[in-house]
This record gives sequence, C-alpha cells and structure tokens, in this order.
Amino acid sequence: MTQPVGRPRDGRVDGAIAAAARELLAEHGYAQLTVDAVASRAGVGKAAIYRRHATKQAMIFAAVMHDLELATPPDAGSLAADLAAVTHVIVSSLSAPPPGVVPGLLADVHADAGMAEAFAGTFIKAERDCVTEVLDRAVGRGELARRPDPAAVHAMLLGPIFAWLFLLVEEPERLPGFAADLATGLARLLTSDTAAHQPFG
Amino acid sequence: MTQPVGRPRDGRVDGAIAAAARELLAEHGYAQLTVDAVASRAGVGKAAIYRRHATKQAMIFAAVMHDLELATPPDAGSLAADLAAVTHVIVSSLSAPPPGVVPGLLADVHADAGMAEAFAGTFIKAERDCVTEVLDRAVGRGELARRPDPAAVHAMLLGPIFAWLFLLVEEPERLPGFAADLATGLARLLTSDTAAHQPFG
DNA sequence: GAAGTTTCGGAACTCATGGTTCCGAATGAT
DNA sequence: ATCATTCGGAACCATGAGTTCCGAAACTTC
Repeated sequence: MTQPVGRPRDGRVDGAIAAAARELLAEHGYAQLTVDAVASRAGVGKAAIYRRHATKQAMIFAAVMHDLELATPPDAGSLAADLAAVTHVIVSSLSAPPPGVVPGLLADVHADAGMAEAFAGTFIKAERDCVTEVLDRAVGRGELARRPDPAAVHAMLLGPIFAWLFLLVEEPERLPGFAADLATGLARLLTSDTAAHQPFG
Repeated sequence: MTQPVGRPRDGRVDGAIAAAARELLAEHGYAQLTVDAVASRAGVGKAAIYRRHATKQAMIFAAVMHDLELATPPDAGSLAADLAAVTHVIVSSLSAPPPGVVPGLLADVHADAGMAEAFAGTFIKAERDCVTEVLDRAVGRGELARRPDPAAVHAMLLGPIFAWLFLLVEEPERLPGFAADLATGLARLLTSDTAAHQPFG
C-alpha cells in the first residue's frame, strides 16, 4: 500500500499507448504495426512503452483487451435465451477488433508462455465462467438433469463462431443468423438429452 | 508443354526445403524458424528458396500442406458414422503440425491476400467438399429431407475442434471423446429436424 | 560445339524493426 | 536537499527477411 519512492507513473501515458496502438491497428493492420509508430503517435518515448510491457505483443494484447467487456448476461429465463445472449457476447468480442488482430494475437499467445497464461486467465476464463453460470441456471430451473462439461459447451459455442469469422471467412452478414441457429440448436441438443446418452458429459 | 530453356529446377531441392522446414518447425517452433536455418539445414542457397516461394510464410505453408491428406472418407452407412469419420480427419489435420504452427499460419493467412486465397482454395475447400459430400449422402439415404447449409455444418465441425486445441487448450487426451460427442450430437441435431424449425438452413 | 539462359550453393549486402541504453528535465518521497 | 523514478527523445545494437552477385553446372537452340 505504500507509495514507492520516485516519480510516479503518469496514468495518461497508459491510455495514450493503448489508444495509439488501437488506432494504428485499425489503420494499417496487425502485421504493419511498429512500436516506433505507436510511441510516435502516442507522443511518448519507446522506453515508456517497454517500462509497461515486456514485448510488443504484450502491448497489443493489453490494448485490445482494454475495452473488451465480458460480463455474464442476466438471466434470460431459459437455457435457449441464455445461450443466445452468450453467443451474442462472443460475436461482439470477436468482431470488435480490426481485421487480422485476433489471428495475430492467437499466434502470439501460442508463441509465449506468459501471453498464454494471460489469455487463459482473462478472456477464456471470463467466457468459461459465463458458460458455467448459464448451465448452472438451467440446472436450477430443472431444464437440465445434470450440468454438462462446461469446457465442451464452451468449445461448441466459441468454436463455430471463430471458425465462421477466421477459418471459413464466410460473409459477416450471415453471422447473426448462424449464431442464432447455433444457440437454439445447442439448447435443443442439451435439453433433448435422453437417458441412453448424456452428451458432453 | 515445351520445356523452358535453361537449367531445369532440381526437384530434390523442393523436397529438401520442405523437409528442413518441417524439422526445424518441430525442433524450435514457429516463431524461431529462420530462412537461413532452413537453407542451411537443407544444404541449399537462400536464393533457391526465394525462387520457389515469395515469402517465408509461403514456404512454411507449402511445407506444412505438403503431407496433409484430406480425402473424403468412404460412405460409412449413416450420417452419424460419416460425421464421425469427418471429425476424425479434421482432428488428424489439426493435430499433425508441431505446436504453434497452426496459429502462426492462420495469422499469416490473415496478413496476406495471396496466402488467404491459397488457404481457402486448398485446406478449406477440401474440407468443405468433404462435408458437402457427406450431407448429400444423407439426403440420398433419406436421413435428411433437405441438405443443410454446408458452410454452417462445416463451422460446427471444424470450429469446436479448433477451439478445443488452440483457444481453450484443453487436455488433448480428452479430444477424441469430445470429437465423438460432437459428431453424434450434430447428427442427432440435423436428423431430429422438426417441421417447425430447419436448423442451419 | 558454341552461345545463351536458367539453375545451383554460397556469400555479401541492404534495410526494417524489436529492444536497450543514455540523456537532461521533471516529479515525487524522505 | 537528496535520491529514486518517471518523462520524451535520440542513439544504438542485434537479428533476420529479402536481394544481389559470384563462378560453376545443366539444359536448349543454333
């Protein structure tokens, strides 16, 4: 709690770095982003950037995560409605960053153990908590006899949307319709559970 | 058909480049791969590499795609069995490359229009044809009244597996079980189609 | 065979950029 | 007043992608 000796960090510098990074990401794309350009745009020395972030990749990660809200949506009354809300949150998160940023960051996450930990502990964990909560609600309502594996349901929600956007590169206009079908289909699959087969156990 | 004038390319050089790239990818990872190292390992000049590939990324793409078989599996008798076979092919493709290679290549694909075209025209197209064929078989059998959108089914198959491996980074031992549940669940969803709602239309 | 063209491995080179270090000035705690 | 840490700015270093040139080899054409 004690303030460390020395000149304190200027909080506005953090914001300026993140804003400059997001601007340049949107203007020139992920691969074209240079640290010098971010420093210049932010009106900041490169040292100030590296005092805050270990690598360029960590800087970008922080800038992108900065304005990404991942709150669990309120109870919508049914599993189907809850899942629809969750898909909407996922679609928003993945659609928000400029083109190329999500794939670029994913590659960085798989190239550095520290980034992997940060990714798993923020974005993925928040989404997982969200999915778990929604499944628990359904169990509470009696819609589900047992709670399915949250990891499996998470993969079934996040995966198809990610694939639509970044693997198959289908038309984005059709994404909302697909996401809606995904949510209702998954709800139907989970609730139509027969005694003979417990899916995603 | 006429042989161009000049010394012809040595076919063994292509193989040596691809083999060296795959070796180094496996040994040191995607981000650590340098073109000089590939040339050195292959016993080849850098010029020979750049005579064949426009960029380092294109070289890696070619090396990885080289030994990746994506044949449509034979008719297994039912939609559920066919989908299980397709998921198996997808799991194999995504599990084969060394860690970090798939995310790295995906970032490259989103950074270069030429790579995007190559990716869509080879890997994705082969998988899509596979999915379409399997759905057509099911229609022919009478299991499906109408053929669902192949893009949607493709996303529902590829996405969750990709998410499991590269987004959620769940234990790989549990992947086969999850993939099996995915295939049977999707088959059930598609065939249990009610008149009221045609999913993935 | 001689000439011309393209390949080969190898080395030298250019250039962009990530990351570090140093500067003098500013800002705070002790 | 002193000390530690910050600031913007600039110089600096190391790495690696991509280009160019070399002499030699392989092939077509004349």
